[in-house]
Amino acid sequence: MPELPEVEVLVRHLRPQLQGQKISSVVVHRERVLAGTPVRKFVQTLTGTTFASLSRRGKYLLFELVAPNRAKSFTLVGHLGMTGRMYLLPAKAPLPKHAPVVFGLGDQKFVFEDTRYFGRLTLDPGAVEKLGPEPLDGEFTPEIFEQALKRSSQPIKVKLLDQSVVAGVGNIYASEALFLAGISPRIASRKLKKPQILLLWKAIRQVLKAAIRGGSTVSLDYTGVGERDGLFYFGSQPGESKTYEERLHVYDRAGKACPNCGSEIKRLVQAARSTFYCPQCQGRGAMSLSRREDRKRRR
DNA sequence: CACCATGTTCCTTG
DNA sequence: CCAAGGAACATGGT
Repeated sequence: MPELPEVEVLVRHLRPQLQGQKISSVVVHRERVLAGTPVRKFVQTLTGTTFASLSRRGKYLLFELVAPNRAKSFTLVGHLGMTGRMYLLPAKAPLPKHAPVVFGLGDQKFVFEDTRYFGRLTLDPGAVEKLGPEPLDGEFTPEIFEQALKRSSQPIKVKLLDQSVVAGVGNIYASEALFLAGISPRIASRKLKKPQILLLWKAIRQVLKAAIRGGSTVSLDYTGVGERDGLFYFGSQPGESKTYEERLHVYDRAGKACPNCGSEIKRLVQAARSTFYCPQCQGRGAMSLSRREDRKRRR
């Protein structure tokens, strides 16, 4: 369940559950997810420590742990990959089929489930250090964004997936942000003019915030027991009305009508990933976002 | 069997 | 050294 909004909602959900919990045991079922940390070191370092706090950086979860003597604290870095989930279960509950790492917490256990094993739990902070600015923080300014785009010939959609440009945008929200900004996913990053960069900068933040808002209001099943799987961005549940802002407008909607102009949403492949867009709203001569907003207000 | 999937890293090429 | 493109990783759904 992996882009910035989903990770943010998960972090908020887990924080109160983990705070103060002591790790009594560590079981690693798939060494690969430790990303280079040797199993022995991982188990030795974590056993007996206590969860002090939990935060997020881009799509990464940062677990702050303190040693038994409270002398030193350190960070356990988590990433959900494509299919990762994290949740608590009763100690005696059966484990899911793919659970690369499980922490015993007394009468409960903290499970890292990941069918595809693309996720990570590691003591290596390397990946986090390479991340670009946090999109919802002050460090991500239009000027910084412009600097990051100005020398690249890559299509803007591909550039938005580059975590050193801005941390946390993934395949879904890259398409969504470009749609909201009325910008073609194919345009070379360096070709974007200042006004467009500002529109895109705003759109990224707006799309991520709306998704966090939407995700926070949906009742999620993080335990993995029910049918709900925590993928809150896919459609709304029966009886749950989402605002226009909180729905996906183009992602996975190829062949359907653009919610803005009614023309057909298209899919294209860039850097081996699907991109969804409205050729009308995001083509040459497309009406700008501000123009669309003006129109909406008049109705 | 084919193709698709919310992500990142490594290798090659220029 | 850097930028960019593509394969690899691994499992499951349609």
